[in-house]
Amino acid sequence: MSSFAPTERRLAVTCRRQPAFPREPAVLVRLIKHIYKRVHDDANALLKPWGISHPEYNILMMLYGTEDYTLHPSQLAEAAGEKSANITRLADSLCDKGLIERTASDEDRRKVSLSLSKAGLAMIDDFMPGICALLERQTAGLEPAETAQLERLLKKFLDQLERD
Amino acid sequence: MSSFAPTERRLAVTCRRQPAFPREPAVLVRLIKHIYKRVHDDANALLKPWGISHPEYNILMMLYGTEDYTLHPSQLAEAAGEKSANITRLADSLCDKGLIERTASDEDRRKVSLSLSKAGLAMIDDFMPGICALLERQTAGLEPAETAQLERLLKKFLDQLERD
DNA sequence: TCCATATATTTCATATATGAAATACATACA
DNA sequence: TGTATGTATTTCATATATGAAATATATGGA
Repeated sequence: MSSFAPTERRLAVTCRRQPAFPREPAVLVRLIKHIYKRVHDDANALLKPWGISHPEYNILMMLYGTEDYTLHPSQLAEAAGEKSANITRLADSLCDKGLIERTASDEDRRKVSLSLSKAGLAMIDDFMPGICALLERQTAGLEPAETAQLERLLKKFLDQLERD
Repeated sequence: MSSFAPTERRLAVTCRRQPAFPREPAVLVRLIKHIYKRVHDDANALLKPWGISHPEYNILMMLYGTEDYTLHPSQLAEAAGEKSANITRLADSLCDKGLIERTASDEDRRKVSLSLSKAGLAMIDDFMPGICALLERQTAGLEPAETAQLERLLKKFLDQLERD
């Protein structure tokens, strides 16, 4: 029996008490929250030996996924889904660890460029096998067709959320 | 064009650079994160006039979904996906606001019971229309069949995550 | 040029969350 | 009974995240 069963029971009680309460949307939101927390905790645990957190990992991977390994803080905020104030703090921490480098832009002097350092690149190569294994394991319960379907539906969900 | 497109491009670059990197699982995880953050922010914004946060709202709703409006901190931690230390803090805050009540259990004196107060119940009735509207709006992009499908797939995903 | 307005980033005070240790009680069983 | 072990909750130090204000630069007219 799934650990989500108690949540279902609570939603049933809530719907009985509040007939207007939309069960389906609420289920989705609660599932998303539970999944996110779990994924976040798993990643933090895996990354602990490297001395970085899941949000820090995300910053590194956003830079890694960019052709020149470089992004501005505002792009990084958008990419990683973090607030800009938080990007500053995360970038400080990653700079201190020597994993990224901060340079001033001369095309627009308001801007700062954050790029992956040699050490950052090396760290990614180092934890990558573990990350790949974790990602595979986390989705091992889904058939390829289901994964594709889930991707499609989540995108549609996100699109709607962003339609203000 | 979806705001998720840049993420897709970054994943493509990452896959080119790390052939073992499993694209599909990574897409899912990034989608989940983006959706969660958005849902969290939306809820916080909506609840601000009532002076409570999204996690506090979740605590109230877990109690509301229980027959006798009462749970122990450990059950609440499980239900709301929060660490127990955080439950103590959230419960403190909700007690201060008079929305829940803390009583000692006499069946097991290690336990504490947290129950919704009259004021907590009244607050739920008060913000409920806004919450219902928000939930409806957030999922307005999905057909009923898609919502059901998404629920099924997310449950399967969560089940796998919890299989250690 | 000067000014108004907009954008990019950081600072700072505050809010929120966590792990690990501490406390208190329960349970099992020698 | 006494003691070992396990469970429930809280405390506390620390880590993490946020909004709002501050700083610096850019841009587009008057």
